[in-house]
Amino acid sequence: MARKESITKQMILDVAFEMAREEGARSITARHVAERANCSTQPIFRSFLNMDELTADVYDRAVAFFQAYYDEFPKPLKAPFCNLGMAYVAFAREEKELFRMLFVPEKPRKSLYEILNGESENVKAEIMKAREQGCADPGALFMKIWIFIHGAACMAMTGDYDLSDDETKTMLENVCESFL
Amino acid sequence: MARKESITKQMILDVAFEMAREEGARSITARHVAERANCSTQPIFRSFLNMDELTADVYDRAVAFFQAYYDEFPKPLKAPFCNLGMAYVAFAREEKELFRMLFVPEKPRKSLYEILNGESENVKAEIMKAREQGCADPGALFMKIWIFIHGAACMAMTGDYDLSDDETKTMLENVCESFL
DNA sequence: ATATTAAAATAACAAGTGTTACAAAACGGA
DNA sequence: TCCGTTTTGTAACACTTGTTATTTTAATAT
Repeated sequence: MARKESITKQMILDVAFEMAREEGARSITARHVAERANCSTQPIFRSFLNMDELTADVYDRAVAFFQAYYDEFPKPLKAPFCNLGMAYVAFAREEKELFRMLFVPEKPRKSLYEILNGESENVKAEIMKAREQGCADPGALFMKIWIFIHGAACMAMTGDYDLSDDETKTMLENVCESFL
Repeated sequence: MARKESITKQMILDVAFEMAREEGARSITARHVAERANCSTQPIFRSFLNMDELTADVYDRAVAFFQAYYDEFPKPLKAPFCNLGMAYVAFAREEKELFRMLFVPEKPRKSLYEILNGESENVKAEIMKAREQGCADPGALFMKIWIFIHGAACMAMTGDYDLSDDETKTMLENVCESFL
């Protein structure tokens, strides 16, 4: 009957996500995406209503990417929140643009907590762990630890943080200890 | 001899700074600045080589603005770094766009430390204070406190922080205590 | 093979950007 | 008043953006 599609929605989303990852969300423009997908701008607008819709899908994909990153991150530490913290800081260091998009957005999307906790309820699991270890007020501990971790990660994103992973680990455990 | 100038470099800088303060650095465009200054784009390019130069001057002005903000901020707390922290978090809350420009920049300009310490050497003064109060390693204390404060401020900027000033004060003193 | 028909390419429009060429205006000395 | 000089305004250029109209291309049912 008709011609077969050669540029799928998936391909466009892949390209746009990779661009956001490398060059930041602002680099997602119709012509740039088209160029990297080796096509004209038409296939984009066949698959997406407009560029906002594509950008929103890239954002959702970044959320999933972070959650997968966290799930696969090694979790050797016993102190509560420290594994989460290590993963968060490493993500900020390795995926600066995605980190900015998700956690320091110019226009508010999902809250930090919402992304962080995700579907596997990571935060709740850590709070349970704290309670099991005899922490009287895990909520307060979480807040303080989390503020600390977010600070380290934001510095990592902008290049104002130069501790190694090992040093970060030591510091995190240290800080967690202090807060208990 | 010649016509008198009616739109000064100062006026343009004032307008551009106010725009950056209210709407963010990205809102500084030739036509927008001109509109808010009630003139054409010509006076801008008479006073500034190009828009980059204007933007750079706005940035410098934001640095000075922050330093004045800090200098004038009340400093009732005895614990080291806490006054600095209160001012920093309040600045992030009240001047979200300026905070972003200065402390979470997309392209690196001055380092956090450089802006923070400024000409009056605020950080050094706090480190002295810590030493006087018997802190063995003020450098380490500063780093940890500062990461914490930066985290709170970044959350305040994005709206992910909802503690009052009083609660912040209590928490900061609390955290400082923990770290000592 | 050819006709059908969706997909993709081309090309255009409108809006917004920095920047510059040129024309109009206004100030101050003669 | 009028001339010269400088400032300002107007208008344009070149470019980038999103988006859409139109043409071309190619797969497949007949």
